[in-house]
Formats: sequence, C-alpha cells, structure tokens
Amino acid sequence: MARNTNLNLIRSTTVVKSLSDKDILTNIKNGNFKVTSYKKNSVIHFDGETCSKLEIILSGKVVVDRIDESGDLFTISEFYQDDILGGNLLFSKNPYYPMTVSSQLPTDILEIDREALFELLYNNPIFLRTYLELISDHAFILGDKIKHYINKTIRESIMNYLRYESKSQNSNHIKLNITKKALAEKIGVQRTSLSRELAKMREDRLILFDTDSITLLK
Amino acid sequence: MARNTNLNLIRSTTVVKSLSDKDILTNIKNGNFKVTSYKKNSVIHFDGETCSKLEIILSGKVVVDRIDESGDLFTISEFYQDDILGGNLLFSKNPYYPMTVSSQLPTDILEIDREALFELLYNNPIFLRTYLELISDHAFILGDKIKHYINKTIRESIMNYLRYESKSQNSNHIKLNITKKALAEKIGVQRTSLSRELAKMREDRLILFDTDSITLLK
DNA sequence: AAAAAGGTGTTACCAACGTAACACACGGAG
DNA sequence: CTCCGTGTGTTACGTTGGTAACACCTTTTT
Repeated sequence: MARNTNLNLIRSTTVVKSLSDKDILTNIKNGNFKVTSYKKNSVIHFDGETCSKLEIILSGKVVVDRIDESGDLFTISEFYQDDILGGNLLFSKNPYYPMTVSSQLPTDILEIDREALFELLYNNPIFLRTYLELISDHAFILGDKIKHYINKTIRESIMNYLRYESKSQNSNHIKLNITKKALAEKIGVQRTSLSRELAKMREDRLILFDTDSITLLK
Repeated sequence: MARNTNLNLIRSTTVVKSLSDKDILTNIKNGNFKVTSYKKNSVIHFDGETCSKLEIILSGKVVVDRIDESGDLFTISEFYQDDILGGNLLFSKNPYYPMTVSSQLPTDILEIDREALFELLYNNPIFLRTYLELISDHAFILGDKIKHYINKTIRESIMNYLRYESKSQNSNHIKLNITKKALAEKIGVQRTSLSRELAKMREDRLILFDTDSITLLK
C-alpha cells in the first residue's frame, strides 16, 4: 500500500479525523503513530498479551475468537475498517487482551502509543470527546453481546430478535432481511435447532412464519 | 445520612479523589454533583432508559439483573461502594442502559452530570487518567464476563476456574477458598450439576478432589 | 446434649438442543 | 433443459445439565 494512500486512510478514520494535519504528521514522524500490516489469518494479539497501544483498523477484517475444549473455533466479534481495538482496555491496571485477536483478511492497522494517545486526549477536547464516544459505543456493543449470550433458550433468543425487529420495523409482521441460516448464526445456534424451535413456536401459537417473514402473534 | 459524612464519602471515592476540594464544593453547590438515596430493592434504571450521568456508589449494593421468559430473575453483576455505573455508556451515541439496574440494599449514589464530567476530564489530566483507568477496568470485567458466559459446558467453566486458580496459587493442588456451593454460583450452574461434573472429571482422571481442595492432574 | 441450619455427594428423571441424515425448492451455469 | 450449489424443513438419536428428593456431615444455636 502506497505511503500517501495510508496517510489519507489515517486521516479519514473517526478517531484521527479531529486532529490537525500537523499533529498527525508529527506523531507519524516520531513513531507514535505506526502502521502495521498483517497477512490473512495472522494472530494480532494472543489471549493474555499486554495491551499497550490503541489500534485502528485501516483496512481488512479482524476477528476475536475463542477455541473450546474440543478445539472448535468460534467467532465472538468482527471488526472492520475504522473500528478500534484495545480502546477499552488500554488504561486498565490489567491491560490484558482477554481473547485472541486475529486478522481474517489482509489487514492494515494504525497503532497509537498509549502515552501519545493520552497526550492527545488531554490537549484536545474534541478528540477526547470523539474517543470517549467511540469507546462508549464499543462498551455498549459488549453489553449487548452479554445480554445476548445470556439468553439461555433458543426461544428467548428468537423472541429477543423478533421484539427488536418488530419495534424497528414498527409492525408485528417482520420481514426477514437475512436468511434463516444467517439468523441461526446470528443468535448462535444450529440452523436445524432454529427451524425446530420456530415450528414449536408456531404450534404454541406464538408466531406464524414462511420463508422470508415471521409474524408475532402475542 | 449526615451531610458531612456524605462529603467525606464523596471525597474518598476513587473517581473524585483527584479533584480539589474547591472543585468538589463548587460542583455540589451548582447541582452538578448530586446525591440520591435508594431504599432496598428499588429500581435505579430500567432496561432501555437513557444514561445521562455518571453514578458512583457511596454506600450500599447495586445489582444488574435480568428476568427470563419464565419470570426467573438472575443476577449478572454486583456493584459496591466506590464502583461506578454508566461510565462506559455515558458518551455513547446510544446511551441506553442495556439491563435493569437496582439496589439490593439501601444505597447512596453520587450522580455527576455528563457535561460537568466532561469539563472535569479535559481540565484535569490526573482526573482524566483515573477515569480512563476506571472505565477500562470496568470494560475488562465485562470482557471477562463474556468470556465466562461463552463457556458452554460446565467442564469448560470448571477448567477455566481451575487453570486460573492454579496459576494464581502457583500449584496444581488448588485450595478452594470458597464453598462448592459458592463456586457453583460463581460459574453459574446448579450445585448438584457441579458435583456431578466433578465426579465425572475424577472418573476421567482429570482431577482429584475433596471437600476443600481440587488437584489438577493434567 | 439435642436440635436446627447449611454444605456436600448421589441419583432418577426430563427438557433443551447439537448432530447427522434426508427430502425438497429455487436460482444460476453449463 | 439439466446440473449443481445453497437455503430450507423434518426427524431420530445422544449429550448436557437443570430439578427434585434423599442421606450424610459439620457447625451453630439453644
């Protein structure tokens, strides 16, 4: 990737956008901003590694996953261009990545040193605000994730999804904009189990459904 | 609670500690810092409510819980004196509490208005640093929680706990400092199920155990 | 010392759900 | 048009783990 393409990319990220070109260039020159490239399927951070910089994805795709006892790998979260990594951990007293972070595609990442970041934060209220917003949004997603993993029965997960969609589509008749297969993946269950549970819910007169829509009856 | 007891409590919290008395008193006077008391078992925030202030627990106990389809209530997280609430959400573009927050004991809470907080943050680097540390620690705990809820089998949860304890006690012979009942609660399963799984793991020659210790064999 | 309370281990029973295998429908490629 | 890939619905089977009931033990209360 050409050097100035990178510069444009860097400048266009949400985090950096509120900085002056001078700030950006100074930080690049003295090594506080650094771009690292990863090949497809490289580990970026191991579980337990210390987190000492903020990372911003310039291009590519990054996933957080875990491997269970039987060796099955399973993806918890995906990050794309403009997403940040480590922002929520960075200033913790135990700044350890809690899970393995790796690139699923060729990925370019901008790294910002912790202390340099701190300097920028307290010298630039707009930058501070942006940063706080970003990590807050991040934490919100985390919270949502927990809420999601806490649903124990498939039916609960389905109802959760349906209620949300029903609100956002403002109708009890919910148009599925994704395939059932994708829905199953989204709520983290087998497709067949989803299928079975939907059938049961129809028996219980909770819903009606066809290939691309579901109607909430209660 | 007497007014000056409160002031001492406020002054002694991690967040506020790095502020000058003058800052504290000014903010109290103009209403940016406000103390609210809750009786035992009151709802502090409903699921979905907008979060517009940072809250610091001065005394009491606060829990985050959820109610499942069958009406069972189940606690996700507990907070005590000096813990903060909402810190990770506050500056999000969708600052909604993702779950119900309530007091489990009589509780006093210091509320700090978002904009007042922001003022303090960008005017006081030590305060900023402290705040970032706090919310980072918080996010770390969140991440850990996810990691925990993601363990699907009881055996995985147990092994997770044992490996952690084994490291921190620096021995394969792990002294249980809590009862098995408490351990079961900690990893979120029935006591009997824990008991059964421990027995199975012994059969599988993974562990040995007695009433107050467990030995990891692999 | 007797009684009450709470932790522990065990087991029969059952609901939830992942696995695997099969049938069918649809849309694009040859 | 046929063939293949992919999404979909169904079902038999097995595993995991929650429920409930009971026995045993230790500690605390009276």
